[in-house]
Amino acid sequence: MQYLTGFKDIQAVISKYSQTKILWIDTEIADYQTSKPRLSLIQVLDKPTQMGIDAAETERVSILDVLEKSEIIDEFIEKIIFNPDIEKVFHNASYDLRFLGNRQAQNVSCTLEMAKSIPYYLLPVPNFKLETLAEQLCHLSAVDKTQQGSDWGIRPLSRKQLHYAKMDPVYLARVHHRLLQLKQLANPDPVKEDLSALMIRYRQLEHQWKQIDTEINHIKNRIKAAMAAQEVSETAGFKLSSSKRTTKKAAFEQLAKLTQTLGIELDLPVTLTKAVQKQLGEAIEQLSLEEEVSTNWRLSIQELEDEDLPF
DNA sequence: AAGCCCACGCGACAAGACTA
DNA sequence: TAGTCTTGTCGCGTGGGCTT
Repeated sequence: MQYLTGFKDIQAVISKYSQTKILWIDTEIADYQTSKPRLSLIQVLDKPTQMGIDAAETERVSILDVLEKSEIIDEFIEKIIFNPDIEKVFHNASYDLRFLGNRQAQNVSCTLEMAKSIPYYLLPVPNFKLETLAEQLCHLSAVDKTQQGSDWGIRPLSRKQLHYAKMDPVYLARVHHRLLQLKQLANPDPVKEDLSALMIRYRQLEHQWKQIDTEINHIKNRIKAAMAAQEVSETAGFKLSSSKRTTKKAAFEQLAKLTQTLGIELDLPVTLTKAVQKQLGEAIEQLSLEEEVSTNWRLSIQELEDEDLPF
């Protein structure tokens, strides 16, 4: 790890990184709970090794101390964040980007978004914190998050803080690597799919799924009814709440007249249902219609006879 | 605490398939 | 032909997760 505080050193490293294809980046923010949060550190990792958290990998991390160095931050944003040729990987990118150029950022990947897009059965984790993904997806143990909320505005930073700061991009890169694998698994080419294998798998799951699905809905409804009947609104993670909504409706003719007399512009499309179309008849030609054709593919699945069950 | 983003539940609809 | 079933969509509000 190199911990850089000097302008020249940081500039040199920025210019080095501006030549790479992909960077794994994390930040630490001071005074995050106030209205004036300050960017404290930018941690950057390039080209991590594939296997193991070895010294070589963690030593690659650069920690850029940018507290109160807005010119340097701007330079980082200009040369790295706005550069579309460099892929920048963050966990929860929208948070870090608030301090790094916001929406103007180019070529950004977010491991949080990636993780959320993968179906639960492929990534069965209780949440998508970086810590959890590092531990459960990459089997890294002893992920220490105790420094996360520490004071990043003080100097000098403690050894613990710097250690924490350098580990995050390492975890990030490992998580990112595994997520790319899962993403491939989750997005097979439809042309190359093994249809019969898929259908067998479907039949295998169908039976179990029906049992579980019906039971879970049944239990939900019973809990709902029981909580209502016993006047329990909250218990052990179950909360019963009700909400009201009012929908207002008016006769179309009345609405049309009213808006005309009041001169209110109501420019909204009205769906002409089959019934309305029929009532209009030929007169429909007088309207300038906006037609939308969509094709929906429907999968209908026949019940299997008992003897055909593949299990 | 702040800000962003998304999943979820829900009601209301639409419309094709099916059925008597 | 009318009614039912199934599937899908939409908007809206809520609630929760993620980062420091």
